[in-house]
Amino acid sequence: MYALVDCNNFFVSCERVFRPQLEGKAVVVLSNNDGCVVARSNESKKMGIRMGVPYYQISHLAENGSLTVCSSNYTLYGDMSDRVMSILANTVPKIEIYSIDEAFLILDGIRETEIAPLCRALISKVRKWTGIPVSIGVAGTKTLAKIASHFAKKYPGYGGVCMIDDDRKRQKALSLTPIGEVWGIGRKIAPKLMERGVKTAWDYVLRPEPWIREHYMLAGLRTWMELQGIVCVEAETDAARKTICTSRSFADMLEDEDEISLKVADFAAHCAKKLRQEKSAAMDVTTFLRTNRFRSDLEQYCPSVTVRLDTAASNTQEIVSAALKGFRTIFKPGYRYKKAGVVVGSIVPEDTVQGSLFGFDPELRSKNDAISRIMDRVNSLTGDSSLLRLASQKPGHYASDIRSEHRSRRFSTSFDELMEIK
DNA sequence: TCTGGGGTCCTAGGACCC
DNA sequence: TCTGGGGTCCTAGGACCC
Repeated sequence: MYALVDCNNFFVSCERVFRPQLEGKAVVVLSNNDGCVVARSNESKKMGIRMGVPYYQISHLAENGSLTVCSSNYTLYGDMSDRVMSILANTVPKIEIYSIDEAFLILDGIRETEIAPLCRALISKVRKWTGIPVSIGVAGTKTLAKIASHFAKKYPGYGGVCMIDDDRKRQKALSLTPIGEVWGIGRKIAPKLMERGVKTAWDYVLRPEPWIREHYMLAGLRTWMELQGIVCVEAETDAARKTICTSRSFADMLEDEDEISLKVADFAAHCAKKLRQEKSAAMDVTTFLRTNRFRSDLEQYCPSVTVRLDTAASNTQEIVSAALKGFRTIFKPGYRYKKAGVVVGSIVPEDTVQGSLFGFDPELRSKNDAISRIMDRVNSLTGDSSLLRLASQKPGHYASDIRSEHRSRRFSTSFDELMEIK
């Protein structure tokens, strides 16, 4: 059996831990730049606020006092997530962390009669130790466990735990689940299924296999089998990530090449730092630019370019230099840019990096690597992640000028800020 | 006026090889 | 005028997830 542990309204719940007065109130958390809604409390869901709506469309609710708004504070959410996950990991033999607010528990070797009590105990432990409310769905496949967790969340009668452990419950749950809510059936496919008369997960299961195969291919077939209780979504491996991306929208549109290049350099430096943290190195450095896709009155330009390194690298100098080289080839004056980013790809473990035959200077490489290591150490000791940086990077952090007018404090990761709670 | 960020996997089609 | 067959690898784009 699998259990999906899902934090309820996670970002909102994190904010509430440190501002209990928000309990029972309509709250939303906004994306970077206070752009759009990325998390909602139950109360704000009931007000009809949809996921992803731009903030300016609901700002009147904040102004008239019926809605509390928080800017996102990913340092806080990441730290709270770590705390929740470590409780889970210390309670059952095996977990797979699926996202910042979800984890699967692999319940192999646990007797079925023990599962429900174990889940209930887990819910109260997480609540007590972190303040975060969670729901748990249990079933024979991950796709069914996801569905079970929706029920656990939606109906208080379950006390936070819903199990789909026999065929009757499975049929009932699937009949009550709109097809678009099934894990793996997304925005594009769901309307097509509806057109073909598949309204619920149960309708989908009843279609014959060749029909599924013909219309929805491999992914659709996997979901179809998982819904019948046949495990197809295999165990997560701890394989290293394949790409690392750092990108931001700008609070205002930018036109100046030098100004944007400072941002690109900083995005690249951040990618390089993440590579080093994961003890890996990348061969490809992709730089991309975007104009404002919502401004149909402005000319659009969304270029990207990949610079392939001779030898996989993780030092800041080489990654930044490649990103800027790419940037110079795609930047065109006259456009108003709204977003830029850097993606590093073709990632390999740092100890398997092979020097190329030509144009590779091992001495220069080891100097560059040493300088990056020193930057990491000094920056982490001082707590200022951009104290030591390349001249091509922006003074201050790249995120420093994003709009964030409702930000909570770093209560869980900064001692000084914690001490300010009275 | 104002619209997020970071990932994975799959497929089709082209390049290339013999 | 008439121009094969089969395989692999890579990449871009689209779909999905949170």
